[in-house]
Amino acid sequence: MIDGTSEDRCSINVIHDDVIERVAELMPDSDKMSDLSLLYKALGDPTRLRILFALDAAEMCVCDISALLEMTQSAISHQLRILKQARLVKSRKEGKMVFYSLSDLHVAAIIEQGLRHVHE
Amino acid sequence: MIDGTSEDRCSINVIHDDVIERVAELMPDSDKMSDLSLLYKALGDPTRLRILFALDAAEMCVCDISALLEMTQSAISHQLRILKQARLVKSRKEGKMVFYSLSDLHVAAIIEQGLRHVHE
DNA sequence: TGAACATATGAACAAGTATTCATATATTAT
DNA sequence: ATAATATATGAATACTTGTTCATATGTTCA
Repeated sequence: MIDGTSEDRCSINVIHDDVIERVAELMPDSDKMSDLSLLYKALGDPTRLRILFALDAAEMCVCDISALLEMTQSAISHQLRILKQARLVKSRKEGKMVFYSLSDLHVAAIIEQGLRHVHE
Repeated sequence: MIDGTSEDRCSINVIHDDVIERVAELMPDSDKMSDLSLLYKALGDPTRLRILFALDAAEMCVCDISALLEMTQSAISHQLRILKQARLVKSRKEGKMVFYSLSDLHVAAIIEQGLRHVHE
């Protein structure tokens, strides 16, 4: 009952070759999948989410965010770097201070959709 | 220049007390934030995303998913448990096999929105 | 220039995580 | 009951990650 297409990962054999073949074609590119997981990874931390919600309410400098979340400036700065790499926030320099804000409305939409999911 | 409301987290002092106060009131509950981060954490892994995309295309048993993703049954099973705890997938037992599927259309919507974000 | 200060960053450490391996559980068929 | 097999799970391990601490960078003001 073994045919050439079945991978031998499962102890014995693949059960539904037809399903696997059909789904395999629909699967998005593996690179896209990694990119997407990076986005969600960036969202998957309470501190970063709190920062994003704060920035959704107002543009803020690093020191203000530290004060608001009652965390060290260093911790916030590290997290902002991650958020920026994930293109979730952008920054604007004004004198000594750096003001952060959400990079676009799309980010707010993503977060709000997540919240709706949790509310069920 | 120190007033009672300013936390001393920043090296010296809070810059914009008014902003902080206003944003503080708008911040969602800290528990909700943790719940939401758990959701995103569950989405923040390439393997789990691939599983979710596969299940978006068709209900599948564990063995089929292992074959499709070319990973061990054990690894898939562990990840399915995490996805189930996050209420992203549901399962249905049929004889020896367990079939998994997305728990609702909302999950598919979340993933597709994420993909759209990556596509910019 | 030098002091003060807002932010960024590298190293270190503790805590969390994905996979593997071995094995347990549960179902079906003989 | 026993064998076969689909899935689940606990322990171990390698890897990742969030925070802290110390310090560097860059800006303003005297």
